[in-house]
Amino acid sequence: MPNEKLFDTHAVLGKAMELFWKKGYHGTSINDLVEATGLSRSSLYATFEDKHKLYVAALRHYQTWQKKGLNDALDKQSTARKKIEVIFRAYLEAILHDAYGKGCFMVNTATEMTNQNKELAKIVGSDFDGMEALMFSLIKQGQSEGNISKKQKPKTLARYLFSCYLGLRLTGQAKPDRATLEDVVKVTLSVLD
Amino acid sequence: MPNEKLFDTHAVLGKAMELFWKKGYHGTSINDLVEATGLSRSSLYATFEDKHKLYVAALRHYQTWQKKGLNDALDKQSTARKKIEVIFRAYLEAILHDAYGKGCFMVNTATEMTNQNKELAKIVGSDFDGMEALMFSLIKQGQSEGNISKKQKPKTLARYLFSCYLGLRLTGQAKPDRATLEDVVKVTLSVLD
DNA sequence: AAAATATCGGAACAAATATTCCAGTATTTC
DNA sequence: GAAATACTGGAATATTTGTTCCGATATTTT
Repeated sequence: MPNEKLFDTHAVLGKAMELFWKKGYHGTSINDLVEATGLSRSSLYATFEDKHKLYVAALRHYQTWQKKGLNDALDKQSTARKKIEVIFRAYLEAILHDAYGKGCFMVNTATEMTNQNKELAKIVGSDFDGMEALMFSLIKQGQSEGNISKKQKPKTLARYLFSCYLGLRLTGQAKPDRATLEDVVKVTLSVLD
Repeated sequence: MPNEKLFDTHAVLGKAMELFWKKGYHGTSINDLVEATGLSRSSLYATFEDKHKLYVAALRHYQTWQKKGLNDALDKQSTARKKIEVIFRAYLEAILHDAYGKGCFMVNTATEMTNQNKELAKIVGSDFDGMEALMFSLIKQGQSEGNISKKQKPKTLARYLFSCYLGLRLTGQAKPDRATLEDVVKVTLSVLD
């Protein structure tokens, strides 16, 4: 057998993710990617085929990475109510540690690409649907556990919470200020009482 | 005096706005702009200097246009509470009539450009601040009119409402579905009770 | 040790990019 | 009606874009 891969595909994908995340699809050139990853053009193309496929791979990388982080955090919580709170609190902390104001890669993709590219629209759509579905099941569970008000239907609350979640992501990019974000989360969750 | 301008600057700005709004800064080429506006390259550059300045002009055009539309709608309302409701309802309707899924030009600029370009960050920031300030004053007024709960401080509520407003804009782009958006607005505003 | 082979790096390419330039045009003022 | 003038259109330019190609590299198997 010939040469093994001399680079770590996983790490390269991480670098590409970071760049696309920070500068967007059209704002990132192959040259940027070559510089950031340390790979040559040909290696990038041999591994990922073209720019669009690399973007998709980077976005998927982001998705699984985020999902894993979230699940780890949720597993530590006992009640559904607490899990919902952690979803918001975890993102709040993430925002405040985002040095470059990159925001959320999924949201960035949604605003830049989804009205132009169906494949990306599908990925973003299913990610968003998955998040709303998670909230739906947590709300149902919380309502039967007695920690969440039954004034609204679970579906209604899930749609609301998810929309607020997206709002938090944008607010965090526009105004990464703890006091502001804490206020937002506090009032958002007060609906569950 | 020589030739008068043969084109309507205002209309050209409208076309440019539409394009940047739909395809973003990096996704829109000068060629696209030439085609859409019907002007030639040189006329575009003579009038707007360069792509970046044209984008800024288009964004400002959007801002004043939106502001005017909103103010007209608000003037028809008697109470502050109703004005707040109209802010949300008007945007809900706007989303459902947005054929191209363009979303909100300010939000798009926020996610694509603000972490790369300070001038645009300033424009978006002041627009967002203005919106939050409007909500703040409406909330204060509503609380003294007795239509809005005094459980939360006006500042807190304003931050919350504005974040929800951004969330609605994103949700609307990702899922332009009336039932979903109605649910979101309903629960969002229930906090005011 | 040598052949085999998949990967690598950088040069090369065509297309698209933002921007500039200049000759022509049309209207206003004298 | 003629000169002046500001604007217009399209060709031209230099740069950057995404992508391809090929000789060189390095390691595994024989």
